[in-house]
Amino acid sequence: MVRTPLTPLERERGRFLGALLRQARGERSMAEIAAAAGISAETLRKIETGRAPTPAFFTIATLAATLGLGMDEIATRCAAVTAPPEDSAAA
Amino acid sequence: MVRTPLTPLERERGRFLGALLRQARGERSMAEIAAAAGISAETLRKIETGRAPTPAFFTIATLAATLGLGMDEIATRCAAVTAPPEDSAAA
DNA sequence: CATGACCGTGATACTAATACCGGTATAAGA
DNA sequence: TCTTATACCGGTATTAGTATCACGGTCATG
Repeated sequence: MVRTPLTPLERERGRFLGALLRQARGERSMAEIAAAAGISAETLRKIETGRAPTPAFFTIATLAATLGLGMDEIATRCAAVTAPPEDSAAA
Repeated sequence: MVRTPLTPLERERGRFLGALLRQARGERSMAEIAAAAGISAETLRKIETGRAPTPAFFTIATLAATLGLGMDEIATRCAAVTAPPEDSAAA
């Protein structure tokens, strides 16, 4: 295997990331945000719906800047999705 | 055109990002950091040398966590590479 | 010199991100 | 109803990230 296919957990993390971005977008349209971030609306839609679960670093960076989100917060919250279920997963 | 090829500026930004990560790695070996971050040493090398100019968001996230770097700082410093030359760059 | 560890590069394989197209569904407005 | 705007979806095209293999160079050690 030369390139590990995305695991279900990674896809779930991608959906979580998308939900995060969608929430931050709020009422604004996809086209507006995509244009401001310099990406296509289709790409933004794929990221938001989790169909592009591992987008490029700079794509998220420019989106975060447009949406007013912090990269560290995004990374932390998404890391929680793949975090080992120590004992407080559900709670 | 279906997928915009990376511009020279984007590649330069990738090299800058790589230099940033390499500096943060310091004395530690590539293999050590790559293993800790859960990626292959070759991939880390490509990122550090700028041969993978737009790595995945989560790849950088896990690397930043391993190296003790802040995502916002990385994004900000890399954005400066592609930032519009306000007044003193081009000439 | 031989060996091993680390780094670098090239080639190769395969999956995924990005972008565009056409179609569809829904809601708002004329 | 018709039109418009927005968003979702499938397909397609192309580039790029990720991983492995192979080879070469450097340095330290024997």
